[in-house]
Amino acid sequence: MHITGWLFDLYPWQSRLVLWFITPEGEKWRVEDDFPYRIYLQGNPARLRRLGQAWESRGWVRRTYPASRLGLEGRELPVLALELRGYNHLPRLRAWLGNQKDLACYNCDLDPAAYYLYTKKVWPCAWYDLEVKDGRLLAAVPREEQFALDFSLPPLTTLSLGLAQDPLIPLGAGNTITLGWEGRTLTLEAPDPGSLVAEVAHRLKRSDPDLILSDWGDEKIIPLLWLWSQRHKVPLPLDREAGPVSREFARGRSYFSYGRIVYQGASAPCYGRWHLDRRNSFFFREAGLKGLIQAARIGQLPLQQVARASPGTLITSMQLARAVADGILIPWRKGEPERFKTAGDLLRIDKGGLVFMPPVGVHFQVAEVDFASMYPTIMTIHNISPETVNCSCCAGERVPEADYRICRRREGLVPRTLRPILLLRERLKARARRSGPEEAAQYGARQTALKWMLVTCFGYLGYKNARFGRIEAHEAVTAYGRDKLLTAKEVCEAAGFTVLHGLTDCLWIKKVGINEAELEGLCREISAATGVKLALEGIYRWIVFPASRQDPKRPVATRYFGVFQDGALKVRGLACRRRDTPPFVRQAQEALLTRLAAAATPEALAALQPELENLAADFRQRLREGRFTPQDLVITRVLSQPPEDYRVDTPTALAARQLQRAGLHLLPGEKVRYVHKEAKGPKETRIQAVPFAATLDDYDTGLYLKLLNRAIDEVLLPLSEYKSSR
DNA sequence: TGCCAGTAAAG
DNA sequence: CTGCCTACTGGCA
Repeated sequence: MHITGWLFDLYPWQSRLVLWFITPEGEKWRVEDDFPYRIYLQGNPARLRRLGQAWESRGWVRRTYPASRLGLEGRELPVLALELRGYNHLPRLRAWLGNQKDLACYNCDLDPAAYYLYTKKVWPCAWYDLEVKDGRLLAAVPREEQFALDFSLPPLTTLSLGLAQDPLIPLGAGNTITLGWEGRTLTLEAPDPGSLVAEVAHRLKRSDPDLILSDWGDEKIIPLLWLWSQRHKVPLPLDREAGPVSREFARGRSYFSYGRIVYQGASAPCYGRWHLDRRNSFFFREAGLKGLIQAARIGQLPLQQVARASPGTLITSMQLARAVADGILIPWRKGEPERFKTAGDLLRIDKGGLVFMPPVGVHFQVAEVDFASMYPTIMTIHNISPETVNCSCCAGERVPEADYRICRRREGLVPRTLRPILLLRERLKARARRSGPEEAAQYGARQTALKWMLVTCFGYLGYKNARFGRIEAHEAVTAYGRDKLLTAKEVCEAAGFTVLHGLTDCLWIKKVGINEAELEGLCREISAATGVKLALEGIYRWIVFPASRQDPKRPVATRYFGVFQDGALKVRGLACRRRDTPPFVRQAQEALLTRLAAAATPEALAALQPELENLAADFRQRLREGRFTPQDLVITRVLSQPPEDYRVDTPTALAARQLQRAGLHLLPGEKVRYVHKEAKGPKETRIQAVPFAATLDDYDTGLYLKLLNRAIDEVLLPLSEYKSSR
């Protein structure tokens, strides 16, 4: 039977893969496909033969055969292929293989669903011509391009799921569930856990939604509902899969990424249905459902996995897909943590992006020009990949200021992976510019999803334990980057511009009579000279580079604010950009900046001063009169370590311990929210953690005044100094 | 005053 | 998919 279907969900089920398709009319199809998981081993032939026989006799594999596959460097390797019987043996086999020496293992730690997608060269969230017989998938032929600029969705029905109160208040102990469908919302008021489950179950059965879109579903709602459903024997139809589904709920994990700790909550996916928790999804937060779908298509991972994945997982998945499609063996990444870098390593490696320090103060006639996707473009045009650095096949291209060569003969895995992403992102950005606001937002969300994958790809090159990482490749990229920014600076100066500031891939340049036409020409010239597209970000009416607070004569690299000719503000590094700034301080600073954006000339800027002072005074007044609510005063910080490890009683540590005493155990990377109270007693009494801060008699006016003044000064001080210097 | 622990930004 | 660098603050010796 032939049908047209959109690949919605897939997962391993016993010894087969289950795929769910949705037709244009909204019909759901569940089909199974036979997919033997194939691993490859390399080693002594006699030993491999014995091993194959042993595994066959134990019933772990259904077939073994000698084969020849490519290594990452492009050489043919003789290997033994083993086709596993089902997926349940995988953890045991991995444990066994982990103990073997003199045995190279390939393709043994892939996710079965992802491995299926890579091998069959198909991807989720796309339309296929299907041939189906007796519930089995015989063929799936894509009806579209994987990297298509436009894609369509089948009709999807949604049920929203949330909490009525703060997520730290447990369900059944002061908190309850909200449901939303077809524009209606309902707050459940069940008398006991069993009836609460029954009410959710009733709605699920009635709506049979394709998508459960939740807030806090992954860690707070689904695990508890599932537990209650089992305990009180009330069925909860979370899945479309008819068989018995086993669920295990653990806590999430904390891990480091780019020098900061991140918490990823545990996941509660459904089978044959999507459950997306927007509070536990990086991609949803950054790029919405459209971005998630875009990421699932090119990352070739089931959408529910993408929702909980980091950009690193996505870019790695793309590299794995590329490798499988190209017939390249995938080395096993065993979980050894990276060794700490020695001091010598640090000296050698830690030359990142180039920085030119700006002159402190207010500036006019300034433009900003940015290299587009600089590092990923460098990797692509200079063919930088772990296996192309210091290759043995050719003399290669010399890397500037570094003693490395890059292969000229074979294109690396990383450039092959990045090229189509870069191309699609450019096309999405161009299309967004030519679309109306609604469409532009959709294209924008999709290009944002790609941006994060590109950024992370560079980061991963520098991580020794990344599957396709190599520190020399990372250094080569930054070396080319510095070279290109330097070239850009020289071309600007030759054209009579003064370079005020430079930061990795951006330059702020100044010239009397600055104009767009000349800048466009300049950008074209630099793009041609460097091979990376340099684009005009905009001409500023004015821009401020504030002084360091520690030394008022010294500039800082990463703080500035200004207004473009079209009136748009650009603010970086100020209090309002920090996540630990209380909302009322953010509002105050943003109000000042918004007012400033109106000033087009140096005279107008100076004239605004009194009005801004009044605005600031008004906020101070409101604070002193106690007119802000606890929500306005909440400070949000990320827990950097387990609460008991803090050596200093910072507000973060105190708040976390307060929560701990209430039975709420936070892990590193999770957010802590608190308010400073007006209290004279011991430290612990001076802060109040959310959600226990809803009612508050008094707050620490002095402390908040200090924060407010700091944010006001950040904006007003540079201006008053400018005014007095005129 | 200097030092340490802790926290966060921009690219 | 497991530790950029730099600026800054608050507390303590």
